[in-house]
Amino acid sequence: MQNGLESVTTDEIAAASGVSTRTFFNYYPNKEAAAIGHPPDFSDSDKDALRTGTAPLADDIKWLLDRQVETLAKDEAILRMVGRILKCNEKARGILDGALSDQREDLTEVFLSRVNNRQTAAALAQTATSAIGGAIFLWEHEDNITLSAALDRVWQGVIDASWLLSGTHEKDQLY
Amino acid sequence: MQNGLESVTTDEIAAASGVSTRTFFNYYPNKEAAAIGHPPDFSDSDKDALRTGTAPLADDIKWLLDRQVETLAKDEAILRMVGRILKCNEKARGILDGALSDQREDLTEVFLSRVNNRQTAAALAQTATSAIGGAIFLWEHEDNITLSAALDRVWQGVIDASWLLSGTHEKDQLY
DNA sequence: TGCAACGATTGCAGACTGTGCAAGGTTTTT
DNA sequence: AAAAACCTTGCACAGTCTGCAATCGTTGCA
Repeated sequence: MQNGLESVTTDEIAAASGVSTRTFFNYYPNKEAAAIGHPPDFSDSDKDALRTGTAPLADDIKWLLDRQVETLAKDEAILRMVGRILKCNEKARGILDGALSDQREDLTEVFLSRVNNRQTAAALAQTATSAIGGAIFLWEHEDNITLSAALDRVWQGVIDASWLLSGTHEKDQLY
Repeated sequence: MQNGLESVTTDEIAAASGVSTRTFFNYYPNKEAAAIGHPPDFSDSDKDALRTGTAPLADDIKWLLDRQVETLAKDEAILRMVGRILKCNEKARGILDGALSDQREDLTEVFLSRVNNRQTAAALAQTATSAIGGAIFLWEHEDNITLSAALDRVWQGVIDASWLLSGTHEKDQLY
């Protein structure tokens, strides 16, 4: 069972759900979308908090990510299953990618309340959303690490990278 | 013709290519992969240049991206077509996403020659690859802008975002 | 109560993607 | 020339997903 999804037919899924195959496709556009579901959106209140926050931007973003990861951590089993599906199902990856793109656009608009340049906001949104993906990846591949701890590690990498890219102090390069 | 790919069958593609449908699937794993092809890898020499570069990291990365975008710009027609396919074909998106993930991992190893922390390298690779995606997006949506100019705009956003995230000077936040 | 409208569910036929297998043909090697 | 390797093809088949039309239960209203 390399995939787990390819080894199950829609007929079987529908039967197990107690509906006809035709009805299954009335509910879900396709098998993969049904399997991975929709990733949780950033909550409106969290986005508002980010919009109106006054702490340094990095701290407010980290807080948003912590909240999001907290939500994700509630369903570790699902997260792990979805991860396994994504690893070997290209269509599923594309569907998720589309959903995450929407979230990133959404987040870009939020950031526009904090910075006045759209490209900057887009870069921040990209960094933020991919940090979550990176945390999940690390959590999946490292033993005995919580999702939250994984995010901390990833985020520190993001901050260090920003430090290097903003290039304010070449001295760090020296060792 | 909303998609252009869904309105064409593999039978037609194979026939137009002068081979049987069965042979078509010997060459390509599926229709979408055949349509979008494999994105150009970073060239080995460019990666070497990045590994051994001595300029500030941001400058070396920008140079790599410029080179890559230069390559992409050679086939603007293809780029535009692929973009149209990706917009409405989830499976194609997933396939490309997989290929880009591989490139990102590849780039992460390269960055490990410049920074000693894997998470930092991963964040840099993520930033770099997504800047290319962002540039293509901007180029597709803005009239009268070259790919190279789009990258410049996107990259400036990345640098500004890094500036904000590294948080070395809260003064900028003040206005 | 009767009936009409509505949405949800279903079966069925069919188009399409992709794979396994075996047959046939061509090229290369010995 | 014989053998080996390789490429192409046809065929059968499993599986996904859609369009269409029929059915059924519920609700609202006369």
